[in-house]
Formats: sequence, structure tokens, C-alpha cells
Amino acid sequence: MIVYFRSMRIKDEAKQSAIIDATVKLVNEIGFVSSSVSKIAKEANVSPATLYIYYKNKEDLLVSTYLEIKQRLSEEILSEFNQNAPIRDSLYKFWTNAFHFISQNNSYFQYTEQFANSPYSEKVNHEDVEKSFTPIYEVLQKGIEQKIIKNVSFEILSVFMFYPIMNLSNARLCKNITADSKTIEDAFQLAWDAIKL
Amino acid sequence: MIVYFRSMRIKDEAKQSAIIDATVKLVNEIGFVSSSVSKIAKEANVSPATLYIYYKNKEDLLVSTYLEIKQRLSEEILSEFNQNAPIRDSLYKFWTNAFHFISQNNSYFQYTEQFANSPYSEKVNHEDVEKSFTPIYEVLQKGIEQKIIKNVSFEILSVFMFYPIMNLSNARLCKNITADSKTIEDAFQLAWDAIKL
Amino acid sequence: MIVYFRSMRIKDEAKQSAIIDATVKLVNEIGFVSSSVSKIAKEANVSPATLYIYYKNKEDLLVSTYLEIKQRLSEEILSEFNQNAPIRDSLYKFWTNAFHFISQNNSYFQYTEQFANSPYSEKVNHEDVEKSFTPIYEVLQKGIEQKIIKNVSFEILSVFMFYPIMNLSNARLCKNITADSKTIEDAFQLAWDAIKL
Amino acid sequence: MIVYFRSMRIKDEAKQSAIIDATVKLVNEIGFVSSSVSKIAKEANVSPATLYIYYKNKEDLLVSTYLEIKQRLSEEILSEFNQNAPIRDSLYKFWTNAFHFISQNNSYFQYTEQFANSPYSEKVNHEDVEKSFTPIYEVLQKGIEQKIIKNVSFEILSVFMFYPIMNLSNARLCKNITADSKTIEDAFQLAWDAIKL
DNA sequence: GATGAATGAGTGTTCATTCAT
DNA sequence: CATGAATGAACACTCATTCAT
Repeated sequence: MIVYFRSMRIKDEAKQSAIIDATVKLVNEIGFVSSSVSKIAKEANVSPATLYIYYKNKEDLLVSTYLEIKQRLSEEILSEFNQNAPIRDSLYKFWTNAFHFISQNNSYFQYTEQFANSPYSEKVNHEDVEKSFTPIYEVLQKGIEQKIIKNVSFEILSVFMFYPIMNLSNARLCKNITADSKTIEDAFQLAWDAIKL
Repeated sequence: MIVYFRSMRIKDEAKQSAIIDATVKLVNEIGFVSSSVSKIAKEANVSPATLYIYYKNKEDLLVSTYLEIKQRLSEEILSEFNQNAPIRDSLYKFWTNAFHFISQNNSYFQYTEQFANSPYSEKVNHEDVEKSFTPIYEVLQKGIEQKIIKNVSFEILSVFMFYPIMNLSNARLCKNITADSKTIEDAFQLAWDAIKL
Repeated sequence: MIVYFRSMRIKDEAKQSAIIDATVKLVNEIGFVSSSVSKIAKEANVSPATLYIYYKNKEDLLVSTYLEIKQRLSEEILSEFNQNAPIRDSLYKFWTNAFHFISQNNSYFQYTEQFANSPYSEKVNHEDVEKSFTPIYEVLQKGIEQKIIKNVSFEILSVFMFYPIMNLSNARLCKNITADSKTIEDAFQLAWDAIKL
Repeated sequence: MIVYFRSMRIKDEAKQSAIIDATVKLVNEIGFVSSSVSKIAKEANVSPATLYIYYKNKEDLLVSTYLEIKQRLSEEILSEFNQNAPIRDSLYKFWTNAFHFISQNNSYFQYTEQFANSPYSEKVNHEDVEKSFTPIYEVLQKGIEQKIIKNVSFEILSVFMFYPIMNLSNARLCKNITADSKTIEDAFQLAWDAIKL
């Protein structure tokens, strides 16, 4: 009797991760428009053909990369989240988490910004993505119920709570701002004043 | 002998304007990545070669288009601006002007968003662009001096004053929001609460 | 007033013809499977991109080439056709015309054979192609009416009248046959015996 | 220790046969040009690498498949062949056998037609292939000797005897013909008239 | 024997740009 | 000024084949 013990080559996770890193790096350096499959492959030190083993096509690569980053972002933002902390403290934690992730992973973040403004964005099920961020919405909801936060739509709240931080921590858009603790404090105070009752 | 009638200048301008409109339309429909020179030329009903009479190259076309839109945006935002109105009223006027321009020219606005997040953005002298918006900064400055507005950097103030509005009125990013007067009022209230002392 | 006297470059018929010749030559030498667009372009001394000025895509090129050859074949077969000649003489004329065209343009003919056996064949409106050969069908019809030719379907008649000649004159399929007058005579006698009453 | 049961040989043959079937099916459906090794492997439910265990390379696969089909065709044509039957009856038997094989195995037959018109054809030792059909040539030879069949070259005879049947029973080439017994009879009569003295 | 991973070289096609008119 | 023709280089993607297991 012949038994085959995983007798074939196995997909290399390091390779897949190298491809994603290369994608992000290139998009950050030369932009979405110029980031071709062959350039990405070269940056990742693989053959263009190899890329198609891991991803169905370019769109799949770009969308998967986007989802991967969004996933990491949500994990970072929600890390050390304490359900019982006061609402302002929870939001402040989200805020600083976001700020640090974006500052330290600016290329990742800029990738998502370029992606969100491209037509590829329509290929993403945004509801699924939003689900990763539900704890944030729950905090906001609790704040509304406790009459601490203004009773307006989530879109409006989150646009004031998180889009400013994205802007401020995006190196491409905000060149004169340094991520010092004073800036973070100041900016969060504005965000809080915006949404609090 | 060739005689140039005045009408010919008009015809030329019409052509140039057709090229810009085609650029915006295409970028809005198929995205920055897929918008090639020949497609733009076809959309504008001119030869690809003609395009190179009006613009040095593709980059020049894209940058010029960006600047043109930014110019129109600043004109719209600043229209009916009354230097002597109370600060809150001035900012509210800017706010609603911006909201209406973006809502009604979404394709133009989305062009600028794609552009700003692309490396082409680095070819623009952003200081020059900002100059068109100086009246806004002057109002903010006056507000700071009159202790009406928080004394934080302009970047922080404007990121709360205008970035939210851009998001809320951008159809691609904000699909569940309708541009009704209630939404505008609500959102402006948040913006104002954010920056006011 | 400005008048433009055909002020643009004009499509080069020599170039188009070079492309068709290159297509036929390559298909004949290395086969349908291996005849890539870039090889055809190189053979025709043009850029691959140029090919797409004259043809929508590869399929269009291959189909057009097929139709072009079929057109020439029909013209050759029908040349010097005398409506009033006896039926056998007319068919003999068609026969020898076909034999000579195929013998002298073997690469052209082999192209059509490869094409007809490929899936590209389904892109052709074969009824239109057949129309070029209607005089042949009319002769056969007249022969049937005059009780000279067997009253069977045209498909059967033409398959005996013309497919054998194609085979005999196709160098790839028939290597031991020489196109001497004896062979032509012999073969035509068989064809005639097949269809005559 | 590896022990080879007899059943394993059978399994292998099944695999080899699956590969050939997949090759024929694909070539028939999408054509020679588009039939890649990996598509064939997928269709046969094996790895592309497996294919290279059974065949040296793609050419070997295609040629072997051709020879296999030719072998089956010759067996079918010669089945129930009675050496002592009258010459016309023998040929009629060949004829109907061929007709039925081609009709019922159209994909197999069309494979050979595409193959014969491709440059791969040159890799085949056609004399060897012809040997499978020697009984046919012997019958024709006997007919010539008995002054029943015209004394012309075998090429000419067989081109009238078999090429028409191939065309009539090839679905791709002959769409308006149905394989009814009347058609077979009619067509055979023409073939016979062609070659008989 | 059998596999899926891996790849350099190729595919058909479009690109931004320039040319001749 | 304006054009369609023309192109080398690049595009996204697939190829036939080999590799390590």
C-alpha cells in the first residue's frame, strides 16, 4: 500500500506576505496607477506568474490587500478595549490607537486611502468591513443612550470622530503636523467636543 | 491665407474645456488607473495628438484639471462671503457652499480625492492652492483672536471644519447619507462644537 | 476660412497587405497555434501595435485574412467562366482553375484549411462566403435540370467535385502527387464520373 | 516498502485514457490553439506534472493522441471486413463503417482534422499510419487488377473514396447534412461511380 | 508515481507619445 | 492648429515545463 505524506510542495506563507508587503510598498511609493503586476512581483522577488498562484488576478490582490490592512487596523484600534471604561476614555483609546497605527504604518494606511477612492472600492463588501469596527459603534450607541453623545446618525459621528484623525496622521495629506502628544490631545478634544452633547 | 476669426478662440476654449470635462467624467466612471489619454481624447471628441497641443503631457493634463477644479471649488465656497458677518455665520456659509458644490459636482470632487491620494499630488504646489482659501483662514484667525475659536493649529481646525463635509457629501464614501437640510444642520453643529471655544 | 486638405496621415495599403502576407506565411510555416501577433508583426515589419490599427484584434485579423483568401480563390476559380459552355467544360474549367490556384498559392490555401478546422471558423458567416461561388452551384443546378448530373444535394455534389481537388493540390496532405496534366485529367475524370448521371 | 498490485496498472491506464479523452474534448471544444497543458490536466483531473510522466512533452501528447485515434478509426473501418466479399461490397462496408465512426465520434475525428492541418502533422510517420489501412489498398489493388476500378494512383482513388465521407460526416464542415441512410447511399454511389471503370 | 508550487518566456492588447501631413 | 497613423514599451495574464516533496 502506498501512502502519500503531503507529498507535494506547500504554499509559502512568507511568499504571500512578501507579495502583500510589496504591493503596499509600491502603491505607497509610486501610486496605484503605476503599480503594475510585474513591478509588484519584482519587488516581492517572485515571478509575475507566481502571483497568480496566490491571487486570482490583480483585482483580487488589491482587494485582498485592502481587506488585510483593514483587518489589522481594526485589531489595532480595538486593542486593550475595556468595555467598562467611561465612554470618553474608550473613544480616546480608539483615537490614540488609530493615530499610532496610522503614523507607524503610514504606507499601509495610504494604501487604503488610494484604494477607497478607486473604483476597486466597489468590489468590496463594505458592510463586512464595518463589522470589524462594531465595538466602536456600540460605544457611540451607549453614549447616545446615556445622553452623553449627540443623537445624530452614526455616519456623522464617525466622520468627526475618525476621519480627522486619518487626515492628521496621513503623511501625504498633512505635512506640517507632527504626531506629538500635544497634537493628539488637542485634536481629540475637538473630536470629543464635536460629538458630545 | 489663414484668417483667425474671434470665434476660433472660443472654439479652442471649448475644446480645452471638453478635454477637462472628459477627463473628469472618465476618472469618475472608470477611475484614475484606467483613464488613458486615448480614452480621454475619444470622450472629448478630439485626436490624442490634439491633447498634446493643450497640455505638455498626461501629468500636465491631470494636474491642470486638478487645479481647475480646486479653483472652482474655492470660488464656490467663498461666494457671497460677507467679511462683516459673525464668524459662525461665515463658516456656516462656507460649509453649505462646500456641501452644495460637492453634492452637485460629485464627479469633479471625486476626481480631486483620487488625485490627492495619488503621487501626482506631489507635483502640485499646495501652498498656491491653499492661497485660494485664505479668506477661510482669516476668519478662523479672527475667531481665535476673538477667543471664539480654539487656539490650535490651522491644520487641526480645518480638518474638523472641512474634511467631514467632504466625506459626507462624497457619494462614493457615504452611501447612506442624504443631503437634506437636517443633515447639513446637524453636521455643521458638530463642526462648530469641535472648533469653538 | 481654413480648409484642411486631408491633412492627416493616411492608412497604408501596402502595410495592410504586408500584414496579411505575413499572417499567411507564418501560419503556413509554423502553424495556426504558434502564429502569435508579435511574430506576425515582426514578419510584416511593423509594430504589434500597428496591427491593431488595421484590425480590431487577432480574431479579426485571422477572419479577415480567411475571407480575403476565399475571395481570391473564388475569383480565380470563376475566371474565364463561359456561361454558354457545356456543363462538363465549365466544371473542368473550375477544376483546373482551382488546381492551379491551390498549387501556386499553397500557403494561402493551407491557411484556409487550418482556419476552417479551427474554432475561428465559427466566426465566419459561411453563407456569405458561399455566395461568391454561386456560379458553380448554378452550373450544377443546370446539369441536374438537364439530367446530366445526379439529382442529389449540393453538399454531396460539391464534396466530390471540389474537396478531392483540394486534397490533391495541398502539398501538406499529398506529398507523392505531382501536379502534372495527366493527374489533373485523371482526377477530373473521377470527379465527373462521380456526379454525372 | 512499495508493492505494486495489478490493480495499479489498471488505474494508470485509466489515467492515461482520461488524459487522451480530455485532450480530444478540449481540442474539440476550444480548439488546438487554446488547448493548453494545464487546461487538459484540469479536464483530466490530474496535475500538469502528471501529464509529463505519461508523455515526454506536449507535442508527444498531441501526436500520441492522433495516432491513438487513427488506430481506432482504422479498426472501426476494417471491422467485419470479409476478404472474399465482392469489391464493391467491401468498399461499401468501409464506407459505412467510416461514416458511423466519424458521426459518432465527431470530436475524435475533428481532432485529427485539426491535427493533420497543423505543423505537428510533420512529426508523424504517415507511412506507418497508412499501414493500418492496407486492407483498403489491397481491395483497391484487387479491383484494379480485375478491371473493376480505374487504374489511377492510390492517392487519387482514396481521395475520392474517403475524403468526401470525411467531409460529409464532419459536423463542423457540413451543417446541413443529416447522416440518414439515403445520404449514405447517395454519397457512396457517387464515390463508387468515381472510381469504378 | 504523483503532486501543487514555481517560473522565465511568452501571449494578446493598450499605453503615452510622436510623426507626417 | 489639428489629425489619424505609427510605435516601443509596457500592460495583465498564461504558457509549457521543472522542481521539491
